[in-house]
Amino acid sequence: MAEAYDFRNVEPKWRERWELDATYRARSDGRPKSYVLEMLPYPSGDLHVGHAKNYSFGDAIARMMRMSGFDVLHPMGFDAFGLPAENAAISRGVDPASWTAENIANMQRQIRLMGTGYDWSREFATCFPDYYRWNQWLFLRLYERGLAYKREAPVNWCPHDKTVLANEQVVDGRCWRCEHLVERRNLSQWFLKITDYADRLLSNLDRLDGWPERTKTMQRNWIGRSEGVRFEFAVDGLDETIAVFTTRVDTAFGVTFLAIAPEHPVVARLKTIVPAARGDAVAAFAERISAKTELERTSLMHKEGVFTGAYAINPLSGARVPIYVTNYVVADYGTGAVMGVPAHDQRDSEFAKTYDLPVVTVVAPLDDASAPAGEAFTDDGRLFDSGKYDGMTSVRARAAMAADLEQRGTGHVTVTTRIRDWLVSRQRYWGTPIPIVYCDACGEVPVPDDALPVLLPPGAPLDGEGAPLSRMESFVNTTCPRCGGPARRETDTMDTFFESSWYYLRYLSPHDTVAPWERTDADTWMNVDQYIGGAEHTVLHLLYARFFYMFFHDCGWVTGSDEPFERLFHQGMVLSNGEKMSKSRGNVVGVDETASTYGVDAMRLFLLYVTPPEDTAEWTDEGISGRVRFLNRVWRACEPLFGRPHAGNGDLPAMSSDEDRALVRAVHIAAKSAVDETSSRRFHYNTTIAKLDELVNALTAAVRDRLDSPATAYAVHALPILLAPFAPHIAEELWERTGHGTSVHLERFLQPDDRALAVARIELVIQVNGKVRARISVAPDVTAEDALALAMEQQAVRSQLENGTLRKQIFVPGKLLNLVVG
RNA sequence: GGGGGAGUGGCGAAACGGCAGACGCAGCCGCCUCAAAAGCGGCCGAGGCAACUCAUGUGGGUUCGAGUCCCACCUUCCCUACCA
Repeated sequence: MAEAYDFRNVEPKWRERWELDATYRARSDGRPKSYVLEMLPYPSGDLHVGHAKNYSFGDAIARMMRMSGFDVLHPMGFDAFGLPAENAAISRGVDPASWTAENIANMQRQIRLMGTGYDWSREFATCFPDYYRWNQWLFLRLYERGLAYKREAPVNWCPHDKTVLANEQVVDGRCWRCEHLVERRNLSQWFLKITDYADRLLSNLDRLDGWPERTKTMQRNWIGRSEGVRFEFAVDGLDETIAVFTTRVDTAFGVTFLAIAPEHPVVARLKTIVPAARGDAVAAFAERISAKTELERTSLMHKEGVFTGAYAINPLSGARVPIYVTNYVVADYGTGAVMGVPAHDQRDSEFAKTYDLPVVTVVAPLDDASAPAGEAFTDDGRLFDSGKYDGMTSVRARAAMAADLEQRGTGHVTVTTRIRDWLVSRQRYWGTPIPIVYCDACGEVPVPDDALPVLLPPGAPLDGEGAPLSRMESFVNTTCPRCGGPARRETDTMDTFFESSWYYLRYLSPHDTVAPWERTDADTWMNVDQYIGGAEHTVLHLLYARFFYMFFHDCGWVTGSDEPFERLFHQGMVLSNGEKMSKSRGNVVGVDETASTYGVDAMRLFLLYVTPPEDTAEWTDEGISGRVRFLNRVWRACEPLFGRPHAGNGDLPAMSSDEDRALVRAVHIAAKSAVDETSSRRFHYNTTIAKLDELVNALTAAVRDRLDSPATAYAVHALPILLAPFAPHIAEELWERTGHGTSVHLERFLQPDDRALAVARIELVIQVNGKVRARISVAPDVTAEDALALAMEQQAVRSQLENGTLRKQIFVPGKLLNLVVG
């Protein structure tokens, strides 16, 4: 009775060996490099098979690259600052540092359990001072260049997490993490000037050929660049102007009101020139709207407003129009004021209808097109009732009006972006302290480089009340680095997206104590050749990281491209019972349980096999059972040849039968699939594993029927190499059992050989008018003439030809012959 | 409202514009077994006795030939949104 494949002993054995031998360490040995990176994980709880899919996939790519002759950098670390640790501290009184350390230890164990080939010598966690001191160092460099600044601004405040949030972190008006409704508050906060890079963040996208189109589109939409004209309305009876931004200056003669945001600074000034009662009504309205949450303000809101009592003068038409404070104009986009054109803007139209404001049409459709009844005509057209611009098309009028405004000094062509500066302050404990000191004499003073890191002090009061660091006198009180006098430390910490915006560089010089990374190391390893991570990071992390890298590039700290990620791949998630896995649903399939029940290789194979990597997969126990069967078949097929001398130099074996040729061909078909899927960056290893299924099916028959054939031995010796990227443990065991003393993972992958892939006879498809009527067996290089002659011998073809005469023939060599009959 | 995907057997899925459904799961039949499991072998879109016909969400189009390309629509998923 054959010995069954004993994954329970084989798998741990090899994991220990790889660790001992540092099998997966990057060598820097002069071979071409490949940097394969999976997004830095947060160390939370236990890994489930969704995580496992991500690691199996990234690992397969790294292994394929390594076996293709590349010096592969495949590192792993931990994004270890953040709220879960702090919340655990608040609710259970545990220390965030030890809570995080325990989670990291468990996660390391599970990632190793999966047999992943990481270079652990480069590992770090972002919560350790030797990492976050470089956060502070980078913050100071941004500060020096005016890219980090503090200002008072209306910000997103999460009442549950008790901290501010960046715009990107507000999802549907709710906190991206805890999903509580976000409020607006005016607070003084640290920002990073990502808007300075908006144009480049946008235009570089065109060069990112290795990025998914949808990801680039989403970033474009987020940056939200729009070109238009900014010009000023004078307030009647006040030495004040209100600037508006519009992409449709051609509709300016249709302006019948001015709409401004409740937070617009001019609101207070207007109060001085209108009756007190009106001013109070405006103030009350503004206060009511401002207090609403982001969600209440933006979703399905009815357009409301109140007349301020003041009027503004349209600089183009000279018209005097009423100024309204409205809820549909947002303060922090454009100028916070909008010219109201009910005839040609749908929102203005709705507002005008509610408040009975006049509708003045000034653009006529160019053709028969017109807006549906009751809706504004928002397309370009031809102008009328627009003074000297009458008769111009919208396009010409925009240029002419912009030029006139510019000449008069009341307006200019400009670009507005939707993206805001990145708010990086957090009123929380478990993060990088912002290295700034406030001195009564010197003001805002940066902490000098040689005083870094500003250590996160242990023992902060973690009870959910207020910013923890601000309540630690021992932390707050310090001396001014400039004058030596008493000073107070900044008590905000950094958004954790700060550290994940540059971590891929730290892997290159992980133990460096004089710089976050060495430029020579960056020259060696950057860019990241293949970046792998979830699509949920499309806007947040991937935009911030690109911004940082452009900054580093401008500083000369990295050379070459100013984009860090050459190619990007979003892997799909794993569902269980049709739903996303979560503890509350009780449908989590854990890595530990799965590994001990089925084995790691079976789990990895299933996750790569069940769907293409970018698709959402559904976990099934039946599915993984199929992969367990596959591995047992592999083992049984190879076992009879254990101990026999291996095939040697890799030449093709002697093949004395069609079965032998088919078997060797199956080996090379599988090899070709793996190589093609990797080099094309399609990574559909599900099809490669299907080819391995076919190979093992053929091999099972060969071992039964032709055990002594050289082709059978050849296939058995090729199989571990083909399996290595996908099922690393069994591959290594088979490699050893078939007489090798080295690691299969450092071998060269099998190169597909055209001689092995060639076939003696092919089936040529014979079509009549595009429908298959016969299949004939011919030599692969059969000529059109010979094929036609053979086709004519087919009864099914001849009977079709009786219906008419042969008008044309399409011959695709090696594939088909299509006879067009009419 | 704007943007981007996706619709193929009972299920997951394959398919450089060229044999639709590879491979796997489930199911059915056989061999093996006292029996079961495992394993091995076979069948497995629909209709028809058959030659054949019909089948990749729906309807058009391009082509010798369309799951694949183009247009419109339906369904569905994701992202985004008073952005002026």
